[in-house]
Amino acid sequence: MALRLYNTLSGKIEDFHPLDDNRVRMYACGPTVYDYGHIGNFRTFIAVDLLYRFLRQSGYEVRYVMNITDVDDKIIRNSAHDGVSVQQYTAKYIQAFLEDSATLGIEKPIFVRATEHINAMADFIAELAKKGFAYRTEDGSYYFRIAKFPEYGKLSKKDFAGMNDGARVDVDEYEKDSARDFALWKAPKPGEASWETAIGPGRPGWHIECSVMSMEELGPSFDLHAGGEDLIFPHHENEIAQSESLSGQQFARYWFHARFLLVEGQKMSKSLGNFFTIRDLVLRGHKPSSIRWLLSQVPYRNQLNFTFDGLKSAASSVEKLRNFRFRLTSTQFPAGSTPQIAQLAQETIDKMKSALDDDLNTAEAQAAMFDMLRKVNTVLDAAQAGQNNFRQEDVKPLLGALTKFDEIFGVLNDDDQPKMKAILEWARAEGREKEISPELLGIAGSAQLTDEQVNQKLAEMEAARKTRNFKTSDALRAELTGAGIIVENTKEGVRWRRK
RNA sequence: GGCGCGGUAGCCAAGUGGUAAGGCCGAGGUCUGCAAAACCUCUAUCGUGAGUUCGAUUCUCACCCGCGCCUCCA
Repeated sequence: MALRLYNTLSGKIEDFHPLDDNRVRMYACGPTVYDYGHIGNFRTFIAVDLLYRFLRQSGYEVRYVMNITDVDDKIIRNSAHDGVSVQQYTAKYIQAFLEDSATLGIEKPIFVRATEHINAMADFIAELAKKGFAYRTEDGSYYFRIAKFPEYGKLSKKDFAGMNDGARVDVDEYEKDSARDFALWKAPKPGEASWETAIGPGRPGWHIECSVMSMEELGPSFDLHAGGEDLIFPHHENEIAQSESLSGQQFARYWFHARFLLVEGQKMSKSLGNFFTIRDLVLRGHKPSSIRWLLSQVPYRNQLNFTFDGLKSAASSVEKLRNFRFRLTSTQFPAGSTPQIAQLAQETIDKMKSALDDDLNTAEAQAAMFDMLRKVNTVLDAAQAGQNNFRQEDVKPLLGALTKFDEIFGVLNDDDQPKMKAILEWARAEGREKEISPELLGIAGSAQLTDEQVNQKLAEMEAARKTRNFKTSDALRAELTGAGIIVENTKEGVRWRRK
């Protein structure tokens, strides 16, 4: 079995084969940094992250480039409003985006920024003009001539042949040859950011940056191009038109689009009050791992309903996984091995792989892992009850399966607390104290006990329990629980973890 | 209007032409000084109607409902 992916270009699920042996070149449309990223943005970025991780796990060498759009209408408008430069304005949100990505365990791509490729864009446009695909208007703007690119519409499956251009020309677009023609370059306007280039002053249109930067980083023809479904038209359609007109070659071969999510069953929008950034959710006390889990639970092409119940459910699921690993690693089992366990681990790995091979069916991959969990827990329960059917060497293959699982899903490592603490401090620095929930304070805000301190308390507690001084032991347990320490007393002895 | 996606248990959500994964929550049970963890049992006539078929949740059609794109929203 090999990877099969839905390709928006063909509208079908296809076998995935990179152009160059086992090297994959992929490009993802990243954020426009005019505000903090919201969960919808991050659904897409996590979907691409899962793809990237799985490609590498499958043995591909992946060159993964993501752009950051650091100049556009909104940025120009907002920075002007704040009275700062475009650079100053975007620096804050670029930083926030990098932080949020790290918070969600998203692996780092190679980042490219629009404003660092302005001259290359101008050259690209000049070349298009030379070939007759672009034209300059009186004010110094450049447009792409769609009539010159007959395949226009092939990605979004739109048929522009029968459209009457003239009928839809807006008054302010009178300079364009055709209403469908899109801007490659916008002539400067007073007070707006502008760059001096070979084609004159101005700023780039939205689509040109991705054509220029992706081709620069990955070549004129590369394997994968990803983004949110809203980008199919016009953004990606226009990228294809620009790029293929210039190079005469196929631009991206596979187009990967993540579907929009719903929030509490409704489209996310500021007016509905269901618009959340990652930071909003953490301030409410939700763990980054819960957010990541919820966003990766539903296969990327399906509508995902993001709910607060779902967030709680995700937290329980993650905890179940972590508990399982804890159970395996915190106990010394009798020496030896059980062949069935190794076999179960391998079957689980195989099932995860075939699930993910099938257009990244994350739900099925997760189900395979939970099946393994249940079966092994059953055996461990029996072992605890005296049956000698789980051996120390069984741990290794099971941990191996968990590791493979987590190479994709990335939730096992319990680093929620420091991440939440960082956001807590950010909120205080930003003057957003009143948004800090008791839940967040409970997890991230209280003074932490060191391992030594915990072990000290634990020793006291065990001593009390041995002499059946339960009043003392219960008090100690309560104290530890209050500090976010969960103590488990099992037949094999006492063990603890942080909540 | 054009193009596309979906409606599966209280919630989230896979999947298949032969009577439905997984997670969460709830109820009962096992274990247990308490707690935690875990396990077991219970909870779905798969939007509605019709058709194709030996047999459909899975294919076809119609209808109802939700959602997306149709010029800068991931």
